[in-house]
Amino acid sequence: MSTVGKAVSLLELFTLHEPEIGLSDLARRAGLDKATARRLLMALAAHRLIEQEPRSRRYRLGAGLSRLARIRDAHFPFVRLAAPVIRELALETGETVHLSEFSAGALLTVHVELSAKANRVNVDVGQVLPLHGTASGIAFLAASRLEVVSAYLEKPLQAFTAHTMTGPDTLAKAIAFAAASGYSRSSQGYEEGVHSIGAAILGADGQPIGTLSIASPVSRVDDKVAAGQGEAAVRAARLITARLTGEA
Amino acid sequence: MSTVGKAVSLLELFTLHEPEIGLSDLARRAGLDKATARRLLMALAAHRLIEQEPRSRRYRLGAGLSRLARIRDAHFPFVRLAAPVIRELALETGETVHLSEFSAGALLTVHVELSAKANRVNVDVGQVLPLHGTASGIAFLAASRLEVVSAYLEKPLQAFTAHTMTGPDTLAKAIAFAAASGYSRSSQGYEEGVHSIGAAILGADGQPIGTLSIASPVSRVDDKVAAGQGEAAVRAARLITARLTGEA
DNA sequence: CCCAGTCGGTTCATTATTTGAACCATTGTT
DNA sequence: AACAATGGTTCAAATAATGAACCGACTGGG
Repeated sequence: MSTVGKAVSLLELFTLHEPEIGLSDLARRAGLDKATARRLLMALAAHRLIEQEPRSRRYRLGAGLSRLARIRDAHFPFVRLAAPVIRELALETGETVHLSEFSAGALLTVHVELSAKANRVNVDVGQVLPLHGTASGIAFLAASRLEVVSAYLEKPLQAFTAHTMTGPDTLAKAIAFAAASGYSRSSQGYEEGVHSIGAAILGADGQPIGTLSIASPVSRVDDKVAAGQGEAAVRAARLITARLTGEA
Repeated sequence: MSTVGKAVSLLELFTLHEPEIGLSDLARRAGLDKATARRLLMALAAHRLIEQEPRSRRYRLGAGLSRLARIRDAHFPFVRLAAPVIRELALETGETVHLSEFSAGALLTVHVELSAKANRVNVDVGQVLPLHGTASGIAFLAASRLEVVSAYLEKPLQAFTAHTMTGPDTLAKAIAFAAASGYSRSSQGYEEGVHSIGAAILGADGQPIGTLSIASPVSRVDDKVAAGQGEAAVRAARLITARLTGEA
């Protein structure tokens, strides 16, 4: 791997649940020598992509990342443009709706509008969703180029619940449904008791860049409700796509 | 410079005003060979820190940055905690108030609450402020360790207006005032017609991490008003510092 | 109170990666 | 059609990255 790749992989060790990590730990997990890890960290710190807490001497992500992300978000306002549509969809359906952006082989939850109901699905911003096993993921795959899909399906797929689809055939069927109807449906594939409808959001080049998803308690959804949510999801996703590509 | 440093310096070429840049241009500005620049860009793209627009083949900052920034912001919620205080201060003073975070030798504007008045100072999020010549910068220097200050003052300082303080003595005096009173004052040092009061926000280690600043048209400020704004700024900055360090 | 096992950090001879001039193929411009 | 950009590629030469061994400091047992 390139030196740069190693440095970035250090950054990627930090998560929402573990935002500060010590040197030895970082080196171990990245599979690097301590000396190497430290040199890379110092290079990153010089540009404020990494900061070191002076007391504990542990490392954390730096302000430079916030700065760069702000520049990107100003130019590519995915969340900013999509948020109002997501909110509207949440009000219309009365269910929790969340927005995800594709990044590094998975979907990253970047915005959530919670249902007003007491019995609702809770989703956290920052949560990473696999492409299989979630409605969002299936919708994303259905909008992706065939080679991307087959590359993804070749790897062994983790089962998250007893309902997770892991077989290539089952998944191919779900993807075909999503490609035909514009939306995907997943019942308890990622979390027990959660039903989801997903739809893909496309970039200017027609490739999918993210998804939106309506998440309800399974008890509240039958086929008819799902079909209604599906149509609403497709409409919202198309609206966001249009706004992103400057067509509205 | 390390390879990693070169890669990050490529990222730093993107700005709010120029969010997409071509390969040759990037290489030229970073002082790198085209082949080198491309290899670095590819390494960054593999981790989604860079994306390439398929049509124009130009490069832009990638979604991975948004993801990392979100992780950081969740753990180190500078803007999230400070924003309500900034808003309160803007309402109290009736002037534009902005929040800056220190990054890479300068202050980066990360949040703005505009004055409700018709004649007001407008500030853009993302704007980079020098440490000399702005009230924020002086307040930051006054809270910094002596060695940091002298290192900064050694370099030649750019004058932005006829009023910009560039002499070491003048600056030392302004810094001394800020250190004693807790707030700094600058009249038209960065932009004509703008009067600013600044105060530093400290991290858990006592070192300054950012500033807030009250910006008014010069016509609306005399010594008495400035003193009042100064007190309010210090109070707000201390409140943010306390919240950041978990003391409230 | 000492020892073993951490930790963060440093050194320097060895090694592997990065580098860049020259080279295409394409795409506008004049 | 000639020209001057662009993005992208190649491979021997040069440079930067590497990691085992080493500090000193700290921590938690026994």
